Amino acid sequence: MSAGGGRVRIYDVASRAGVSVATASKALNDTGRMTEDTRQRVKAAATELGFRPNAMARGLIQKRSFTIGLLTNDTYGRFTLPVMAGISEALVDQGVSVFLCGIEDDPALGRVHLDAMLDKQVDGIIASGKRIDRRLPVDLSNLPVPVVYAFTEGHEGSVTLVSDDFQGSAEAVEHLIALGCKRIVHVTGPETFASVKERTKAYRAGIGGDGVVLYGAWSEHWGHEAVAQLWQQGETPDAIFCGNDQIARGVVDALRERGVKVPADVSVVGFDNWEIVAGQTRPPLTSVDMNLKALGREAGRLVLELAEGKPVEPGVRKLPCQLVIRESCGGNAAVTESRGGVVAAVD
Amino acid sequence: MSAGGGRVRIYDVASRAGVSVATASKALNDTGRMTEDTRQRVKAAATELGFRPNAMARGLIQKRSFTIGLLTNDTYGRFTLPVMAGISEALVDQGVSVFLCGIEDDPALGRVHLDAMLDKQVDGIIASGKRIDRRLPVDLSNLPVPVVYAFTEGHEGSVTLVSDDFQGSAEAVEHLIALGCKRIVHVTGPETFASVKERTKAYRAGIGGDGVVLYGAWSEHWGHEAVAQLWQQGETPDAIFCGNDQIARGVVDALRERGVKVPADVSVVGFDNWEIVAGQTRPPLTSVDMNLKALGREAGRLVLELAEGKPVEPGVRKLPCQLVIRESCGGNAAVTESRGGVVAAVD
DNA sequence: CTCCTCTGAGAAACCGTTTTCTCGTGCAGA
DNA sequence: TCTGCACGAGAAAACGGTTTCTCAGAGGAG
Repeated sequence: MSAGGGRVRIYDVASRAGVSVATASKALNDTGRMTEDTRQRVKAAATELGFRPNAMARGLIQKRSFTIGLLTNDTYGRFTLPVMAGISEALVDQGVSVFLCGIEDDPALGRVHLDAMLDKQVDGIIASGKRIDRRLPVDLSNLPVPVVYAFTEGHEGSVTLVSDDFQGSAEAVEHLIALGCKRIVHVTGPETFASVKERTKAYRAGIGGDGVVLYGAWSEHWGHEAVAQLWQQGETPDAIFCGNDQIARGVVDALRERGVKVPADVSVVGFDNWEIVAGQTRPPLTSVDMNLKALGREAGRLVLELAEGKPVEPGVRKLPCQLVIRESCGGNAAVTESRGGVVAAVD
Repeated sequence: MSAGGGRVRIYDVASRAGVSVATASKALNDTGRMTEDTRQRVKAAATELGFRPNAMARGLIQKRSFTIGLLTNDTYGRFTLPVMAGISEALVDQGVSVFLCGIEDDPALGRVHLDAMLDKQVDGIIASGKRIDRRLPVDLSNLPVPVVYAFTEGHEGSVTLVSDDFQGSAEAVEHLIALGCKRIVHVTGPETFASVKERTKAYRAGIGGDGVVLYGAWSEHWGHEAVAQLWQQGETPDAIFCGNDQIARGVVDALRERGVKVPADVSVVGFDNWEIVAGQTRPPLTSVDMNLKALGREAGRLVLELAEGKPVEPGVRKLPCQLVIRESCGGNAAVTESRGGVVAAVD
């Protein structure tokens, strides 16, 4: 059936149903006044013909394109992809499609993409990045369409969504404490990152003291090195809370190479729950998931509300993280599906 | 300047330049006949006002949306992201934007996204996937717009782009042979994958015999296991060509744990050149890059040509892979930047 | 029986461009 | 001087829908 695709116009539907275009339009959109019989006749004709309204024509008059733009500088996609998936999920059944624009860190490229999207009359823009305390290299503060920031820093008075690093880290540390760990250290990324500061703060609050915090790169290599430092100084923790999964993987590998058993001797927690890293580590990593997909869903929902003129309170919203239990902490980690792991009980 | 964004219409430009809309349109598009002076006056007015034409109005009449859709089931984005980057790169300066639609493996979801894109009058569609010998769960064979397949199986008579697994694998094996390796084995993924068959064929052609081929999962775990099998059977190769980087990483880790030196005792080559795996392995992996970004660029270029009505010869096109040298093979691998590595001289 | 209101449906304007026609003018050729 | 043509520019028709307006007729109230 309906093999044609986009060829049939509302005019065809109208004439088949024996009504005017005006009536046809109203019938299909469930607006206007007419006999229920007429409405059904039009709808039937539309289905038979496989009619699909031309979104450009409709958008032109309605001043809505049912399109939003996602601007990101996270070329790698590690953060953007889950966000994108969430956005798409939230919008697809509203008939909204998403333009994905990867602008490295190039202001000119950003401008080009932005202009292209504005020309296409996007209903809104979601800005996303790879770092919560950095802005995209393009100014989005005086646009004719609403903007929502997801996982990147927004402008004054904007709507911004980030994950709650403090809460996520707190849960991780609490989990370790609940398992009986007494000497927990924190191996994390560069001190300049806001997320590093936030996670460190939660770590300190959790253990109720200064603890031991080692700053370094976001790499497996640094994980190795940190373990070397710790064992060299004779400080042997019984748990290591890591700033991300790559560091955690380096830590776990280094421990194994030293003959230290994970989780028997030392428990390890990662951050990001990046399946490809957390899942492939031996043993698989317990890790904090930032729920980026949920964050994307929320961003999609919000930008749509703004586009529809509904009021949305500006400000930064922190969305909760979730601890995903695998095997690197021992304790009650009974089950371990290869994907996703087990979500920690919240209470 | 031009703070408004999308508000100023061609009508405003025309009246400021003291001409009719018709003339304004022709002036801006460098069509029609008029004094050079008039043309410049209109252009000047447009710049001053920051005029940007409404793409919907333009598209409505021109029957072009300057928009294409990317349909993929590669949720993870490992393959799709580089392809996407290439497409975007090829199209952005033509003013074309890209809809990204992630349809898991859900036919219904695929249909919804596809319809949404067609409604929006996309000029063409690029289908992409995570496997070269599988189709997307949605039929794209009788669409009113051109379709190009990139890294996924296309329909009869379609334009399809894939990477040249044979050539890439051949280069890898040649590289090992050139380094003096005599006993090369191949540890790869499930035999059912077309790419596995192709890479195996190239491996056998390269060593001029049946060789040793171990099939398994695409995982680090399988890399470990394969090494265990090889060393248990007393067969100790001096080189291992792996079906992907994850397997290679498992292999390298397993070798290290056995005290076998890489690359001194055994050379290892991966496939995919997935930075996050290949770069973090110790030592960093020499690996075959499928040039997915170039593949994306080509896909973008082709779909645009088709959209413009230019003839494009149907069929499967294989794009060359590239061997990226890092440290896991020794030999002439002198330099090793952390990112990208060194491209093998093609000779 | 008349007047008013309410209902169903169509005519026409509109969205912001592009494109095709049409038309007046000036200049060259006869 | 008259004809024709090229040229510059504007009027108007598209594109494919939505929305506002208008209107004829039915039915109820007085």
